[in-house]
Parts: sequence; C-alpha cells; structure tokens
Amino acid sequence: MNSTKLVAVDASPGQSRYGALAAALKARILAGEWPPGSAMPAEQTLAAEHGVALGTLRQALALLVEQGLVDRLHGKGTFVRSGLSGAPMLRFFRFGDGSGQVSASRIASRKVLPAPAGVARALGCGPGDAALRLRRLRSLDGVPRLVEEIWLPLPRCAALQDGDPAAWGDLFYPHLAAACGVHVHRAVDEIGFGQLGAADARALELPTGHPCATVRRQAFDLAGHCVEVRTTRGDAHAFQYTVSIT
Amino acid sequence: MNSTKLVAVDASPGQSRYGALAAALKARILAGEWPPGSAMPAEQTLAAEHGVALGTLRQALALLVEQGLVDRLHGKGTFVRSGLSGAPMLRFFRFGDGSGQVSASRIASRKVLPAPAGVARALGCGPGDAALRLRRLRSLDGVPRLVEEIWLPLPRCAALQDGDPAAWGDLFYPHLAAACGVHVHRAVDEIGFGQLGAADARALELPTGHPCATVRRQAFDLAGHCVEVRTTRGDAHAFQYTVSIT
DNA sequence: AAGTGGTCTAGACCACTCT
DNA sequence: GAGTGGTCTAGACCACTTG
Repeated sequence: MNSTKLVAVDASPGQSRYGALAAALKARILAGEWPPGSAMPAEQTLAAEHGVALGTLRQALALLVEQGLVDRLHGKGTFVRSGLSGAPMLRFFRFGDGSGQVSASRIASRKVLPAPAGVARALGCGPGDAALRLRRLRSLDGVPRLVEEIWLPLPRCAALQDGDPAAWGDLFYPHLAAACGVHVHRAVDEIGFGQLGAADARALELPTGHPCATVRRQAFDLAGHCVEVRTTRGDAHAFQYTVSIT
Repeated sequence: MNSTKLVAVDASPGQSRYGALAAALKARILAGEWPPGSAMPAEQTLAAEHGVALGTLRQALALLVEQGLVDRLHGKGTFVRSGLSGAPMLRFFRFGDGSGQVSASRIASRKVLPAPAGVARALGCGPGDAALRLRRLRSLDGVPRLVEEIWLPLPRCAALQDGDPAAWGDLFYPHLAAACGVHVHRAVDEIGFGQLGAADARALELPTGHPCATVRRQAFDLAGHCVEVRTTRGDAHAFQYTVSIT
C-alpha cells in the first residue's frame, strides 16, 4: 500500500513543483510520519510516491536541507533533524584561555508565574498566562560566568515542573527534548549591552552596575512555534563574537 | 574562435567535475575576463566551452552563487558581483527612533604611517610597512555617533592619498571601488566591548571611559586578499544586533 | 521574437556505508 | 552485494526580459 501516490503534487499558483513537493514533505515531517532522528524513505521511493522524477525530488530535498529540516548522508540516507544539540550560548563569550573547559549548569530557581507582557508576546500566549520560569547559573572551572532567566510555555513543558533539576545535566535542549518531546530547531539571539542588576551581580560575584552583555533568545520548534524565551547575561569584557558578511 | 574548449575540466582527484568547473570559472573571473558588474556568457556557451552538459554547468554556477561570486537573474543573465555596496556598519547600532535616517561621513584625518603589528598581520604586509590611516566620524541627524579608524594597504589604495575627502561621499566602499578598483567582496566583523578613550570620547561628545561597543572589521576582495582593517566604536547602549542560528 | 535562466524528465553510472 | 545518496547527461519545455 505504499506504492500509491500519497500526495498529488500540482503546484497550481506561482509555485514550482519541487517547491510544492518540499512543502508536502515538510507537512509529512511535521505530522510526525518520520520522527526527529529517523530516516526518511529512499529517493526512489519518495519520487514514486509523489509521482515526480528523481531530479525533482532531489531539488525538493535540497530545499529542506537548506531550511535545516533534514540532513542527507551519502550512503546512509536522509534523516529528519533532531534539533539543536548543544549550549551555543558560550560562543558569545571568551572566558579564561579558551581551552577545553566544561560548563556546569545549576538551576537556582524554578517557579510557575504569570508571563509578563514581553515574554507572553514572544511565547505566543496571553499575558498573565501561567509559564515556567527557571533561573540558571552557568560556571566554568568552578567560577560563575553566566546567569540565565528561562521562560517556557506551560501546557507544553509541564514535565519540567517535577523531578530534581540537578539531574537534568549541563545541556538544556537535550533534556527538554527527552522530558517534553520539544525539539529546538531554530533560535534567534538578540545581543545588547547593559549593566548588572543587584541579584545578577551577586550571582556572578561582580559589583552591581558592572557592564554586562545581554543575549535575549527566542527558540522555535520545527513547526515554528516559540518554545523558549531566554535572557542570558555575562561580563561584557568577556564578550566576543564574530560575524561574516557577504 | 569561441567554440574551442578553453579549459579541459578533468576533476582528477577527489573533486567532482562541477567543482573543478567552478574553480575554473572563478579563475577566469579573477583574471578579469569578466569584470565586476558585467555579464558572463550564456549557460549554453559556457557549457560548450568547457565540454560539459548543461546541468553540470548549472551546478558549478550554483556553487559560485553560494560563494557570492555571481548573481543570476532570470531572463537577464549571470553577472559577476560588483562588491558590497553599502555601509552595513550601522546595522550593529540602533540610534534614535530608527526611522529613515541618513548617515553622514566626515574624514577627520588622513595620514601615511607605518602599520602597527596587529594591522600589518591582518593586512598581510610587513610590520612597519607604510599604510594609509583614516579617521572617520559618522553622524546621524547631525549627532556624532560612530568613530572609525581605517587602515588601507598602500601600494594599492594610493589613489586615496590625494583629492578632497569631503568629495568622497558617505559610502566608503563604492568610492574605494571607483578610486582604486578595489572591490570589497567579503568582510568579517568581530564584536567586543570596551571603554572610550579620551580622543574618541571627545569626538562622540561622551565622557571618557563611557562603555562602547567595538567592531573590528577585516574586508577582503574577490581574490581573498585583505584590503581594509577597520575599528568602529559607538555607544554601547545603542548596540543591538540579532543572530539567527540553525 | 530572440535570448536568458528555471524547471522537469528519464536514465546511466559512481561513491559511500553497512552487513 | 545491496542499498543509499551524488554526479552527469541530453533533451524538452516554461517563464522572464529585452528589443
């Protein structure tokens, strides 16, 4: 029963056939037909299923690769991306000599609170709706370096309300995926400079008013829904970031 | 005489034929066969010249597009990129209400000096070699906002030593291209944080020691040679930048 | 109408990965 | 060796731009 055309790709308006095909495949991915990390059917199969030539199918897949939705591995197959892995927050900072340091995370606070207006707007929920707020302290070589305030949408990340945060490990996204089935696929970071408030300064063992770099992140899942709003602060003098433009 | 194979694309080692083709085309561009802004021959012609199928040639051109070396316009042709146009320095800052403001540039100083070690290393010349140093002040709505120190390699940008800088206009790269034939193709910006020195503070009408964002730029031409080293400083509180990660 | 790049096809063959 | 994606071909037709 897999030999039938599952989707008739027509590309009616201004869209190309491979564009429509890409959209159709994306829909099948979002519907959960191939879970994150799993392999999609082979080119030949997919092409037959949608009734297009191989080259057209490959163009469609190239689009999905471009969008970061899938990875293609020569000789292995086409895999749905499982989400951002690591803690790319530290790429904004350069502490110490930059040698292979390990970042340790500690959840300093976990509360269910009504979402402030700005957070609610970012999360796409109503202002005042319940949300989960974490405060997190990240240390390098035992020295506290970054403070984070993380807001999570609540019906969705309820699993994080229970259990011992100490067991979450140092990487947040992998745990978010494991505990809540929420895969972070894309993120937008907004960088600014400011000064440390009293509480953050105390946590970082710096004087109040010390200059700090602020990174405000919005993270999104495959479907494009915002699944996290995070504010990270660290010593401005340790901030260092490189951009390439073309 | 255009019907002969100009380049025999063989792709000897681990390289694909379209990869080798792209390299060959890039070489022809760098050699000045098609100057920046001009159109390359049509697909059919190029494919015939190099003895490959149309599809293969298109893959090669796709690589060049990816590298930002050429632009392809449906119905018009394939054009060699003429270089970065504008002053994307302001994208790091947000002054005032962000409405359509015009940035005005003034060259405050122009001197030939021996290049300091760091600058020489970036420019790829010997330390102490003569280089052209500009100081530039950029204002928005009449308010000084950014100070820039620009180092240029000297045999190459000698044309900037003469003439009235007031006639250069507000955009530097277009003038650099017009005056010296130097086309900026790629740039790398490194963002950091610091405090204003006395001279910069005076120029920006801010107190000495005021927190500032520092952007250190290296700009490169098509051939990959560094053609500019620039340090830009502005009020840290006006700094604002967004990064997307996937 | 002529010339350009964009899409699509159908098929052959190559290179990589696993068992 | 079987299965995967990567490369290459040769040709048809479509869509956009220009004279």
